[in-house]
Amino acid sequence: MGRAPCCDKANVKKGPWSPEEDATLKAYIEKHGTGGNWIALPQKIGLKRCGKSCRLRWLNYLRPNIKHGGFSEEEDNIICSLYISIGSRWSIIAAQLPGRTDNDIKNYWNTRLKKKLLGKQRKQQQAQQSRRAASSLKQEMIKRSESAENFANLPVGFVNQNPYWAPELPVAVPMNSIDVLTCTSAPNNNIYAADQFASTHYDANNNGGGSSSPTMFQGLDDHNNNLQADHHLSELVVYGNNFPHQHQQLDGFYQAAKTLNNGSTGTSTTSAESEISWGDINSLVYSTQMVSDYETCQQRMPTVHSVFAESTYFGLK
DNA sequence: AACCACTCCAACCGCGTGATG
DNA sequence: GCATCACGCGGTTGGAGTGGT
Repeated sequence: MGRAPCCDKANVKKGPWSPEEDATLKAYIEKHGTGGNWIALPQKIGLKRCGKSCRLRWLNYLRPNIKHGGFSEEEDNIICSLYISIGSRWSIIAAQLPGRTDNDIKNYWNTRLKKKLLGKQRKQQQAQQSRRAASSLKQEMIKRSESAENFANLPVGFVNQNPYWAPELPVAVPMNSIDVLTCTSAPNNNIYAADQFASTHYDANNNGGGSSSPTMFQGLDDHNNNLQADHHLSELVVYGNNFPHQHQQLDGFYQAAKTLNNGSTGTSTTSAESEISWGDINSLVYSTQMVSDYETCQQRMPTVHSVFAESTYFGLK
């Protein structure tokens, strides 16, 4: 049996709201409130609208103090920061932006911010590929010249499974119920990408290799094969509150975000910072399962606001 | 002027969840 | 425990607006 419809669809009007309908709904709610029952409300006031439609119209358009369009740069930064932290939880993001609705922010992200960020990502990826091609031969020479002692000091898994990346140690921190993969600026300022880490530390039995927990890379094979870049963004979580010692490592990420939000914002960008791109950030991905329990997430990141505050601290402003 | 492609955003849809009986 | 209902959320759609040819 399918779900029962919320209203008699044959007798409800759909499409754009007329000024008369707006006035009727607004006047009633301002005088009486919603009465806690949106489904019954349209009948009470003689509107041939679905209760859900009334609710949406009120929340997204008629409600007092709603702001439309004209997102400021600061709001851009907040949205980007929170999206990176918690994904497409638009209602939570909207709660941090007074006067903005989740629908507005969602539209703004999908039509503008995402393109803006991904456009910059592509540019930087192209630049990065050029640099990598130019330096690959040099790296190969360096690698071959390294002594056996140097490799002996590295974790066994990296040396055995991924010699190319071995000299550039990742930081991958299992966090009990929520596993978070974070990035670090290695001593040589290279970013270790989750794609590369996952490719050598994930297997079909979900047994993460190296020191990672068993659930750490669940679903990453799907990620590698199927997901698009913007989906990668949605799956990215960065934490900070619970691991203060990671701040320096997170700084690399936030510097990247800052660079992308506004290349000219903040302090001058060093050559090392310019190495970081959304390509790297995109690939710092883990399964959505890892953050499916938002309550748990909140326990580890006590409030969303604190995440933003930390983002601000790391230079997004 | 006419056509087309693209962007933007209001509104819709279906699902998950919690409340209630 | 189960069924039903309403709410809230995120994803998607459709049409108006805009710019290019």
